[in-house]
Amino acid sequence: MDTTFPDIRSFGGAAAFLRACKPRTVLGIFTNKWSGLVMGALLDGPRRFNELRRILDGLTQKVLSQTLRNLERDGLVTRTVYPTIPPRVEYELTELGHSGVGVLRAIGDWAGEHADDVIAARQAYDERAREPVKPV
Amino acid sequence: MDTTFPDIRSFGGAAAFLRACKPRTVLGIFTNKWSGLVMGALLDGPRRFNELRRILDGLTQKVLSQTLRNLERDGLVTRTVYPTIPPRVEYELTELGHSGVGVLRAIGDWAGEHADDVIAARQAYDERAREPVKPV
DNA sequence: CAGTATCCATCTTGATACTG
DNA sequence: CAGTATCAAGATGGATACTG
Repeated sequence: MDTTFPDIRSFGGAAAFLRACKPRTVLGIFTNKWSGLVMGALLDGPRRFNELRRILDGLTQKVLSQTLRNLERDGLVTRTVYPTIPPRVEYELTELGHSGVGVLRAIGDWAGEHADDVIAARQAYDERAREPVKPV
Repeated sequence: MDTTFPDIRSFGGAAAFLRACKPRTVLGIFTNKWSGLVMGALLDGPRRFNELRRILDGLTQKVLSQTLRNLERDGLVTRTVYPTIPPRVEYELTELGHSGVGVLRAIGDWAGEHADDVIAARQAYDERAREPVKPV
């Protein structure tokens, strides 16, 4: 059986693992609150800044700006400036970005399939915590 | 082509999406810093608390305790107390937990395959940012 | 052994205002 | 239009000490 998933022991502990493991440095892409949503909004093609703001209603300019800059820095999104007046900037998923969406989709699929299980488990746990200990 | 991944528009904006989308409430499992590592440490079978501490060297008791409690609450891990002296507590992945590891593996695989691309993109981006050095 | 309690550092998110 | 700057708040992570 395959038991190598995180394989922390070969790194000498979790702390060392976090430091040494290159893939781990990349995980921020998927743990970020907005990255996935922004990438999803780019699936249909290039989008302008305020276009994204409208689609993703609820993000402040700052957060959208930050998210896009991080995605650009990680090579998941390209930023193209057209030197017109007024300025026109388009964001578009790269190949790498599209492949990343695949992972996002896998996460989303699991969440969709099992959300009810998890929510039920949470309710059961919270109710157990409120009740006194049942005698055996 | 499938373009329905986050499908934010059908929710009326990202803010509403985050509130209404049940799967989204479950994503914390994968965005947590330690959950994946702890679940990985449970792949080989049940583990005791301090056993996990040794495997995951670097976690404090508090963080391990918190992580395990969250995993238990979400139904991914069971906690079994043996009323011996000294106390013996064992943690074990549930079926749901094992299926969650599958997602973690997908994330890890992508990260492993593309970490170098992302790291290279970051370096390129950071170097571009340093170029236009203007004298003060 | 298996935790809790406390206190603090940091990181992320966000509201608001301003700019080329 | 497409951003940046500033400040504040909250979540998260962690070091240390104590307990049944």
